Amino acid sequence: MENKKEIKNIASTRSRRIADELCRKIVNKNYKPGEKLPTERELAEQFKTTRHSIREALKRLEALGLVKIRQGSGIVVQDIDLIGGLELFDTLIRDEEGKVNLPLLKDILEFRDNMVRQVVRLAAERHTQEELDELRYLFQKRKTTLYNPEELQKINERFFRLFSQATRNQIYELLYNTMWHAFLKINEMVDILLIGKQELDKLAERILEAFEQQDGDLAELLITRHLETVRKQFEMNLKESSNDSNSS
Amino acid sequence: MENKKEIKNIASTRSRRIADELCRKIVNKNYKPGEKLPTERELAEQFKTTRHSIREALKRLEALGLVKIRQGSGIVVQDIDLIGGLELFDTLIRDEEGKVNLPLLKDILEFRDNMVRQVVRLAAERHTQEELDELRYLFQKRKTTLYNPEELQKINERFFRLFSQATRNQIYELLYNTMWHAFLKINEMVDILLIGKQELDKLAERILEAFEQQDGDLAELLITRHLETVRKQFEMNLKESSNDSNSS
DNA sequence: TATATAAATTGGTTCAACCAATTATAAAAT
DNA sequence: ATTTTATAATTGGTTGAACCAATTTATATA
Repeated sequence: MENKKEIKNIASTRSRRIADELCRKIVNKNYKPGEKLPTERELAEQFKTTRHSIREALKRLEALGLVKIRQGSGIVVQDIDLIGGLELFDTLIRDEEGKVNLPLLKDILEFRDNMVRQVVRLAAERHTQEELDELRYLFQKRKTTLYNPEELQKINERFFRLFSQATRNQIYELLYNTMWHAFLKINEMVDILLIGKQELDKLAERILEAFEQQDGDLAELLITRHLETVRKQFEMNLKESSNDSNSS
Repeated sequence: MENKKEIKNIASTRSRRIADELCRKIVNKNYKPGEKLPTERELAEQFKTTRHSIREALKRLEALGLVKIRQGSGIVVQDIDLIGGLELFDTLIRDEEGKVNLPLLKDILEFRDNMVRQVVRLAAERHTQEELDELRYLFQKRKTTLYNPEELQKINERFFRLFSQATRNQIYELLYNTMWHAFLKINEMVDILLIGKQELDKLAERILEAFEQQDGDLAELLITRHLETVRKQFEMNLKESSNDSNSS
């Protein structure tokens, strides 16, 4: 396995770099919840820049919910445990050196599995005819597309979008998109999207049947089996790769 | 019902307002994915302000993943269907006039229900003794705390945190926090956190039993019942309040 | 036609003030 | 002595102009 991908960590602009650094400090509790950040003027001095760059960085943090800024009062660090949402995923999934956060990865997979089950159930019950047709087409394409990572990734993405769309629930769409994004990020470090291809191909017919009959429970059951095999395979892969990079 | 809460829509600062407006335009596809936004200088003219305010607004959008900014090139709108995540909830839940987005609200409740079921199941299986004790204490406190909204809201929040914490899964914690945040926002417009109090109080004993036996399936079943009654009540409340404010 | 160069465009940064909300302080009233 | 009120200091918000740096576009050259 010679596929350790490159890591672009060159946060290009000043405000990006500053936001990144402050973000880490907040996540790592160097700045604690409830505390105030130094004033903009002080931060500008610390980072040897102007208030504007600081301010732009702070706007980023505010958009993420990490701080609250009030004129005249100051910049208050929010409690990430209380307020932090999934948008911090990008920051948390890797440490400063770019290494994968394995416990978090495991959590993600558990969450993913549960989420996929629900999405598939809802999709099976609510899909349109057009979506079913596309699903059938995609399963077919999957079978014929043997181990071509690029192509499989594209197909996977269409699966993701198709299922989430078929739930007829905007929240699942948004969340599923977030997850897909997360997976791409993870996939830069560990190959995750290509696992369990064969099993899914075998299940395809039966899943399609479940969709045709709009039998959500059956669809959920089928996909659950697939997810179990995927998880097992993935955990095995992890053990292998952890043997490689165990040089702390 | 004299409890129509005040709506603070006075996004206090200029960059906040601008970011809000641009965000809506992107979400509503007034600016389409792949398109470029006007240049900072043009936006500054349109909004009758300086580049600085525009820039601060753009940093917010970039932090949310709505746009990508590249020096010399411009500001490219990202495909929200692909990239947009739950962090857009705050923007989507209300329209420009501050009215609730009812279809989205319904989606949220469906999502919430499924999420709660999973969280309760996991929590029942993985909680610590201390968490069980606090849960028991909280149920007790809930019963004795009659209709005191403020107090009940605090208790509800502790329930939220307790359950999410007991899942032993950081993703559920993060997501649950996001959802709690969302609920508070919704609760500013529609009372949602106080619904179904009695039913839950009745179920308390049995839920605690399920937790004691670490029976996730039973806990999920019990909470599912509760959620159903809550949803029914909530939908009735909605019909009432929609009769009030039907004067467009 | 292809390539190299120059110019225009566009976001990034800096400087220097000043405005407005909040907080801290001091004075005045009770 | 406590509360209230007025004042000053602090802190984020905004403005304007100028310049830097990456990118794109237009132009000249081979």
